[in-house]
Amino acid sequence: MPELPEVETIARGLAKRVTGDVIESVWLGEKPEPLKSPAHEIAAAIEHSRIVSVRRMGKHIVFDLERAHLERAPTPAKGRRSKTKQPGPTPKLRASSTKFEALADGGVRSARSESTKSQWIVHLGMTGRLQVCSPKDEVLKHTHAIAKLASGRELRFVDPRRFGRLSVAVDFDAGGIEPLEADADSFIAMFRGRKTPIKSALLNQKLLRGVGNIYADESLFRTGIRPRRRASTIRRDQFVKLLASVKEVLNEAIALGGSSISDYVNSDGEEGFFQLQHRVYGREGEPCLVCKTPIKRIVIAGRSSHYCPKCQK
DNA sequence: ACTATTTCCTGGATGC
DNA sequence: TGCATCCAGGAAATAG
Repeated sequence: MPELPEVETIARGLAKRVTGDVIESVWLGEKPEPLKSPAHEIAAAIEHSRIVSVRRMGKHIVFDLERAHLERAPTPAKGRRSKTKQPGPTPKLRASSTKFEALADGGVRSARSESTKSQWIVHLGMTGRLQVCSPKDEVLKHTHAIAKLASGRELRFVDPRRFGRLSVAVDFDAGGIEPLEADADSFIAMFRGRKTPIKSALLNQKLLRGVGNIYADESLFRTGIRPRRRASTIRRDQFVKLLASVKEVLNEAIALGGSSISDYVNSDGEEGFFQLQHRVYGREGEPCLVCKTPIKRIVIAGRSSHYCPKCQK
């Protein structure tokens, strides 16, 4: 399940491969789709755009786009003058998405469409994958979006469990703070007065963005704090240690290309190796690597949580 | 304003 | 072998 390190790995891989390429057209699958923005808005915002950069924000992948100059004289996609969109010679620049064509030039587009910059936001959810491949490659089951690139390749979004999300934005706000950039004061301030278990607080993307179940458990183990501890009862020095652990765990995982559990494969099709470093996650009943006490598994807010009853207080 | 619980979704694992 | 059931989990929605 892609958390911050996996998404970072994927974003870096994608950046290497598609930066500078142009999205010529996009096909978006049948409903119900994993779309957050309406399909026609997504199509309108990303088609004919150059990928300026690909980066990670929390667990989101952000494609920074800039409208590419069209070689054709009349720029049909910019039909702000509302040419009444008659059934005239519709420029077939969107061969694939017939059903959105009528809408794409309609009144839906706000004045914002003047802007040449936009962002395509992809959240992989549990099982989402972005593959860069040849049009000849078999289209996998559960493929929900295909972007045709000027280079002749395709960028596909595949997501069996449909927890992933696609949307567009102008100035995307992922919420929360980046754990790797957080300083102790802002980190501590987020948890002040919260009675929720520290585990839940770490998972709350509005507070800290990018930490998921695996890395929350691993960070708490390294800090010696039980996942059920109320955030408000944790001392300042423990928070300082916790932040250090969070950064340490995330950085180690990024260095190893992320964890690879069941569904996760990075954009190069290779697996990460951090799962070999998991000290508590998925190790219920196995001996603690420090004290040999069997690792316990409990459920907090519906999430399985692993910890060592002796090492963590 | 917070916090806790439920829901979404499919495939793989498990049990009979 | 086949079929039902459970489980994984991020985040939005809903309930308390």
